[in-house]
Amino acid sequence: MRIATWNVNSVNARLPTVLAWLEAAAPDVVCFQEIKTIDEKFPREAFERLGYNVETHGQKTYNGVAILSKFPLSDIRRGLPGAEGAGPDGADDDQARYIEALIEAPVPVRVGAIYLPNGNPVGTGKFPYKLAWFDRLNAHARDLLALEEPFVLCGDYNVIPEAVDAKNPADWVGDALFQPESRAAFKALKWLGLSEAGELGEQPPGTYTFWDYQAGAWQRNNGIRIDFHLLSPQAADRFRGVETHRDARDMDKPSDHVPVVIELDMEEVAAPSASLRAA
DNA sequence: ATGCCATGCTCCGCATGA
Repeated sequence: MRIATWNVNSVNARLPTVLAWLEAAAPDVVCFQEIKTIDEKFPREAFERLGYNVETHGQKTYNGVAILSKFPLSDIRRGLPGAEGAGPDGADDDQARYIEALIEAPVPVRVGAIYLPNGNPVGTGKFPYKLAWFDRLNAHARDLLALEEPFVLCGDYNVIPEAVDAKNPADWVGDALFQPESRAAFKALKWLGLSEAGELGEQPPGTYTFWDYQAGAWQRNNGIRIDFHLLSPQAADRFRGVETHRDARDMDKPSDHVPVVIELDMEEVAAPSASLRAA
């Protein structure tokens, strides 16, 4: 089973680009972030024609996430627990940044699509909102881990975990994506017992997933790695590989992010993982 | 220190992004 994550930066502005990639890559499951539309204006028929079931959690203008799957979807959750009073202004959090579904494959896999708050500028309410959202995500991940099932939390985490994840790390000092608090929260999430696909797959340094539209960032390969799959132990046992689709940044009307795809072995009884075989 | 680009809406300027 191949599971993709992609921040598309407006699904309607990007539809031909997104469909072209989907037809070529043909993942079984796709998590979109920044669809930038309400559910009623999500182009679901275009994806259904490609054989996908579609669940969305949209919002006008900003944010918005979706899960597409060639297998049936059930047990849909829209939004993280704990929205009460958790908005950036102290009101309830109504930003559409999380959707979760159970993928009803022969071996079921739960998948969560994440669009973590950017948090800039540091020094405004946006940064504590980011950290509070991270705390809610980590609490939810702890609850999911207690189920002892295969699950994958993937998406745009808006965190540069290590200096190696940026071409020019000095440019990001002071940015919310590279703040010690942001990096510590991401590390704390992993320390709950999740595995990051780029580490399982030993992706080479310089594998980035975002390049700014401005200042020739793509042409200079001035990128950052901020889109991740985090796997529960039961999913990590089935991990077979990860691919970053860098070529998508060269398509017509590209998103500023590229898709990242993992492959899981979905045999009813998983074989030992590659790392265990090597040991 | 700022704009560099791109999106959607209030729509010809603004907010947001990373």
